[in-house]
Amino acid sequence: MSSRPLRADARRNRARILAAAEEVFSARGVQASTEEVAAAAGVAIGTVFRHFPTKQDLLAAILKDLLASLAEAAREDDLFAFFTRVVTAAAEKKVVVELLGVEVAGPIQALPVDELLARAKEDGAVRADVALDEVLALLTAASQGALRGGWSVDLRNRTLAVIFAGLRP
Amino acid sequence: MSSRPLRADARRNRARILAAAEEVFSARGVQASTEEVAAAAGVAIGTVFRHFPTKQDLLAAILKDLLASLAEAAREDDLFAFFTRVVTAAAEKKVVVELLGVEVAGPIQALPVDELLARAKEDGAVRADVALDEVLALLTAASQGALRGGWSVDLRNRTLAVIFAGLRP
Amino acid sequence: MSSRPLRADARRNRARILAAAEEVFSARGVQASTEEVAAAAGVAIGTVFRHFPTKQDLLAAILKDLLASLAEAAREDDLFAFFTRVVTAAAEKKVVVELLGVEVAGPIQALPVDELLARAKEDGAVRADVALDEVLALLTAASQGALRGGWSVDLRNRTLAVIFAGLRP
Amino acid sequence: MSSRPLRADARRNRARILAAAEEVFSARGVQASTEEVAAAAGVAIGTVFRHFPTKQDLLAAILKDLLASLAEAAREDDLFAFFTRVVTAAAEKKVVVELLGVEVAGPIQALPVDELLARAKEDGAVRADVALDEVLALLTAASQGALRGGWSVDLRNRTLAVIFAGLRP
DNA sequence: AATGAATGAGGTTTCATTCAT
DNA sequence: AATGAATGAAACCTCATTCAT
Repeated sequence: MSSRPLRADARRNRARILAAAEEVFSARGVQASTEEVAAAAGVAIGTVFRHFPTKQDLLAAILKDLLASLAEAAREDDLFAFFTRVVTAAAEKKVVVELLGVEVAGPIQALPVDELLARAKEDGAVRADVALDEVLALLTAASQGALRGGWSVDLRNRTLAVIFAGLRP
Repeated sequence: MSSRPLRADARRNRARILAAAEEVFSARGVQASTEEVAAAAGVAIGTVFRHFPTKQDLLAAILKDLLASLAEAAREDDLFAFFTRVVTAAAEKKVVVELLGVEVAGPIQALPVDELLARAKEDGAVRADVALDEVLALLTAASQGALRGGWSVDLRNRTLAVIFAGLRP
Repeated sequence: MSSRPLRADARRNRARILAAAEEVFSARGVQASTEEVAAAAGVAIGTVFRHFPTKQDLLAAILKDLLASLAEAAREDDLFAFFTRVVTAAAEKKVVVELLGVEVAGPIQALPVDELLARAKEDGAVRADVALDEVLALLTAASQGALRGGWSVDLRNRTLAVIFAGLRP
Repeated sequence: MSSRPLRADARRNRARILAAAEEVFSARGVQASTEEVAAAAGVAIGTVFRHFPTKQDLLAAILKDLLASLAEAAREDDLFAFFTRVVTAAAEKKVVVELLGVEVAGPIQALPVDELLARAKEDGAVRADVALDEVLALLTAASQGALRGGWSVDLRNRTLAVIFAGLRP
């Protein structure tokens, strides 16, 4: 409701909490406790809940942040580069993956994959009959797989190479 | 130490618990409570813990069971059919996916994918330079994706088609 | 659901918890913490919640108990004696009153006031045009008042005397 | 120490907070949060605590206000009319009742019931041997009962009629 | 071997109150 | 004087695990 800009110290704390939460949840999974996040952020537990009334809210905010930074990066990527970037990020941050899963396909739609796909088709890098949802599905799958499977860099590259080969004309 | 053979009723209980656990965890995810499993099995909670000293142990046993039945099925499958079968099973059973992730790459090794891959290469269905770990990685990824992304049957088929295309010569 | 009789130790604990809860809530009001009740009963907090899944449930059980013992007593009372007894009990036990309030008139219906009223009318002790709900209302009011107002024994007697005078032919 | 007169805006705020608090606590009971009161008053939480250092203080101020307005009304009432007025107000405003209880008999003394009682005796409307504390006790009781018991208007009238009958010569 | 009651650490959330801005 | 962010002590409740019966 409040659309008034946050006070400086509040904004600072919000950012610290978000950063701490990303770190904690990335390292230990979403089942890490909110208390732990508060400790990592150096604030009291109540402060976390003032900013994010629910653990859900906190998780959603993190995801939004991460997707935004990925979307930002997408501007200079082609589809395959972007794909690799997302999967790499996923492998490093448990949260991304866990949240992409939880929110079921919704949030990843926020990424500008459609444009990248269109461009890739124009450039002849991807078959014309490949649909957007397939690409998103592959992206989700590879992201999940990279984290859960604990892929090495080498394995990740080879695995993505297979997927990319499957997308090419 | 003593691996004395179980009493008949104990063996029966073990099986009932395992079946109930598979059902419960598949339907509601690994965070379902052990008590719920006990109720579904029609035994008391203590009995569950006598057979599986830890929730972890119970989950591991389920996974082992499920993988065994998949391996059994593999005998009559070719690589692609098997791949599809695993992904389908994963999408239907939360546990499989959640556990494939947790146990990080270990359990899936139990599947006889190497033989299927070798045969597929002989038949010219898969490129010679595709390594086993790539296939397992793709299998994990697709399984995770199918559940977390909530793929429809149609989407699953199209997504797998891309992966298979990437594997072909 | 379980209609199986409780194990002996469980029944013992249930009774201890109930007794402790009555004492604690009577002394400190319903806002006393469940943890405090557990401590007073000499059990762990989990035990309280096993028997009474919700604080509400615990409070309801207490009320039921108290009303039952009052109803038991009613057998040998006439209406005015019973009235006095209830008000006296209320003044001594915060819970009764607080709960009579919360559950809004419902539970008090459980008391066999109708029979006492009928008998009182027959005996000519109460006017024929007095309705049951008025008597219950007066009973509730006097109970609440006795507790909240901290009536002395003398004041209680005089106050009830006025009410009884109002009920007489 | 300094009882320096309040600044104009401060006096205005005090009044707004009091009005908001009355509304909020009357509607939702004393367990409504102070923050809610602040929001209803359109001030920040800190302002509430500057004017009323404690939630207790705020509640006391409300009660004082309400009793004052009831006392004001008493000028034109006879005892029975006043009695009815108080009970009606109590039934509509959770606070009154909740606070009459908490402050145990104290605040209600602020009402000019003694004069009304004296006049009623002179007029022969009330027995000469009825004492002030009995009337206050009945008033408290009926007020508590009306709210906690959820009396309808009809029931309230009949119940008060019994009490009044008990007071008459 | 089975039962199921008991344990108790830990999780999320609320809210009166304080204090820097 | 006002603001509103921060505090932190509870509160209620869950659940894996233990252990007396």
